[in-house]
Amino acid sequence: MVAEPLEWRKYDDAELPRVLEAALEAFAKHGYHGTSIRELASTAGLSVPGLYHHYPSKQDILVALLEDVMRDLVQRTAAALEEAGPSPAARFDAWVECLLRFHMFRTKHAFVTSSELRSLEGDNRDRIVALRDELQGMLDHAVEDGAAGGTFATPYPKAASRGVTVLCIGVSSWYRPDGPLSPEDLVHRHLVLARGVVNATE
Amino acid sequence: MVAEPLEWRKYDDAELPRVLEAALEAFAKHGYHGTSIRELASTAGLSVPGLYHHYPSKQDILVALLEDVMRDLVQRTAAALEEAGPSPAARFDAWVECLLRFHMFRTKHAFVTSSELRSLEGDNRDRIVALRDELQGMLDHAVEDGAAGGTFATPYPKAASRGVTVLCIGVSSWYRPDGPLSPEDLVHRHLVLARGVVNATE
Amino acid sequence: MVAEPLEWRKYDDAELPRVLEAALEAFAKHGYHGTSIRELASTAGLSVPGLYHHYPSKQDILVALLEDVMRDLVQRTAAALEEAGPSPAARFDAWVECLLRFHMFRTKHAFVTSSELRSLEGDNRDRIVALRDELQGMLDHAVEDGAAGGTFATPYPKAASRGVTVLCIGVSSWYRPDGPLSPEDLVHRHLVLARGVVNATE
Amino acid sequence: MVAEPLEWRKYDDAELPRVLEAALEAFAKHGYHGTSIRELASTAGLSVPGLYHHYPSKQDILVALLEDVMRDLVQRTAAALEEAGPSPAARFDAWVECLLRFHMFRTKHAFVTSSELRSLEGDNRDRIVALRDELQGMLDHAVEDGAAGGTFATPYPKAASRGVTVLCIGVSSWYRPDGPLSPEDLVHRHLVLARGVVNATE
DNA sequence: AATGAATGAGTTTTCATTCAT
DNA sequence: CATGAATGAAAACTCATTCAT
Repeated sequence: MVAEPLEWRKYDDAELPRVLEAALEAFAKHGYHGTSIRELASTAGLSVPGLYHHYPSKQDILVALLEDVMRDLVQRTAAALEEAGPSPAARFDAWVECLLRFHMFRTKHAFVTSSELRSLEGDNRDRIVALRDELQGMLDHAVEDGAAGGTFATPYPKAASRGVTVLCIGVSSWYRPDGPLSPEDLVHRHLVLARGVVNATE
Repeated sequence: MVAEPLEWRKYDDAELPRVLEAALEAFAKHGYHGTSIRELASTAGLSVPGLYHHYPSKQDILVALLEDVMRDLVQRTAAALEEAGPSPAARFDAWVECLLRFHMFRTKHAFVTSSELRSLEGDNRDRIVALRDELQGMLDHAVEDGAAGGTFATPYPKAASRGVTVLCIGVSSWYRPDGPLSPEDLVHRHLVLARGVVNATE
Repeated sequence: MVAEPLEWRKYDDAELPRVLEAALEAFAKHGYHGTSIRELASTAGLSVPGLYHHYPSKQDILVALLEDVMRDLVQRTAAALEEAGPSPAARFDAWVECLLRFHMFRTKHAFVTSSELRSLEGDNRDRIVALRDELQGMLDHAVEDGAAGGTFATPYPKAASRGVTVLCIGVSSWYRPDGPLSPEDLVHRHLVLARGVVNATE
Repeated sequence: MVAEPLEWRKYDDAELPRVLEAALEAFAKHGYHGTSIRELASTAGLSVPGLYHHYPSKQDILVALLEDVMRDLVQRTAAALEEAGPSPAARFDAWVECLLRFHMFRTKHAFVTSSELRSLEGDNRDRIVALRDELQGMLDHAVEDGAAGGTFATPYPKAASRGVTVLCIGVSSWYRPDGPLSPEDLVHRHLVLARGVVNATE
């Protein structure tokens, strides 16, 4: 019996529990510290103690949200790389497309995950950062392999890798699903730009 | 009498009034809503009423900070473009270098300016966003002109322009002054990457 | 058919229903107001609604506990006096020994009963206080009778009676079953002290 | 220059700061956990944040109160013993009279100090208990010395010493300043009873 | 009796802000 | 400018209690 491969390109509407969905909305709009537990509860359609029945503290809500989001992204990326096979170029494209789509269809998730890292207390922060670094490592490997093997022309694989990441992340700051570009076009164009980054020479 | 041209490459240590410097530090670490006026006052070495002597409210401190930062960046960029002259390629390079340096030497300023936009009340937000858009417009023009005139090969000038911006902004998320790369090297490498973005074709 | 005489010297381990035993423990440690119904339930090995199945409210648990404790003490004292017969000296000794043993083996019961009187609402308090006064009255009579009849030398029977009571109560503040003195020794010593109180003259 | 000797017999009306006076009243009536900070503030004639301006937490109010009370009692007792000189009998009488007066004129202080020990968190409790033990130690020494030197007849100096203490403490449970006995009479009578305790033999 | 979900009213504490000195 | 005292409003969180299953 074979495990179902994850459909990493598919984004449905609500994949988050009600409370986390409310937290996502609120944290994106006003930030963690700018959001009150009352606001959270009423957005989730609960009373305040009702909310505390599900999560023991505001901080735990933030942790659950960020962990959910990061786990989803890591799993999608792993599936994309799996599908891509061993070639650095294919892996590069898969990684970029995966992160692009995530930042197109999970704009708020991505924003909150990066903007509220600082609001994590204790070692919660470290766990989330480790997941982020793991993700970045996947791209780094592909770029370094590709640069070493001649697939990519860049003389600065490390800087290029980071540049590609921020390129993908950046779309979340302006992409709107009702914009003029279709998702497929947008992915295509940014793949071109990203390949430009890892192939740029002096 | 001629106006002194602004030295847009030069970044001194403290160009901000004491209170705003404290606000910068605190807002970067805990966010606007996560920072109390008492914390602000004590970081600034003032008493609470002393702080209110300088600014009428917490919100006004945020506004003053973001305006200061944005005005500085706009002026530097204007100076850089002035110095670059009319050629799209030179203007592109100047803009990129200017934004890069800003995000290297004013990391916290940049981070707070973008992360706390949402904490601005009333029309304060609009004023700051307008400045940001004005800045982006300067690059858009250069890229569009360069694309139209054949200087840049990109078929997607708008997307490329945005990509270049996030490329510059992105360095602030990892650049450290004590890192292995000299500022000059880092600027150089990212200019290469940025040119890769506006020259990428299918 | 004759009623079984109560063995007023015998103290078994658990004579309280599970919930009251838990309440005793918790009220002794944190007080009535410092104890939550959740804590009570979990100490009793019940769910919260399970606890409410047994008692209609937190206040009712306190009432049931204090009534149980006071009823037990009154019955033991009555049995002791019964056994002692009519002589004031014997009645005095019986009363003292009975209250002493109670405060040695029911330390927590005694402490909670006096410390949480104030937490009783409505006329619950009056009922418990009446029982306490009834108890004190039994000793008062013995001392007054003994003083009048020359058995006790004290010129201040009322004050002496009260003094004897607090002497007995006082052992609960430091007696530990694993201490160096056997219960019998301790009873003996305090009987000596108590007799000292009712025989002291100027 | 000679230090003013403390008038350990003199009890004025209000020797406590306003907030602690309010806390005393409230803790005596409803206990620490049964008293809300709102109640405390309004009894003290302050707003809630006004109260927090003076004390950083509810717990700190309790600590300040108990420390104030215990320090006062320890100082009075030390002064009484000082005045009494070296004779065990005189020291015994002084100690007893001092503790008696304290429990007559500081009834609530004494009650709260013993009933709310359990509400002290961390090592606050230990500090207060140490003061209490220090006090008890002063009497223990006098009784042991007196028993060794033949001043007191008791064969159980330790138990007697404890008995005397609870005798003094006990008056606080029923003494009322408007009662039938004058303070001087009451002190006199209880000195007689206390001497009875340390002179009782089999 | 347990479980799980829920709640109005309360808790302690902190907030931004003010004002007299 | 600092100090110290003050406050209405709101923060996060907990309370005793209920009810459907």
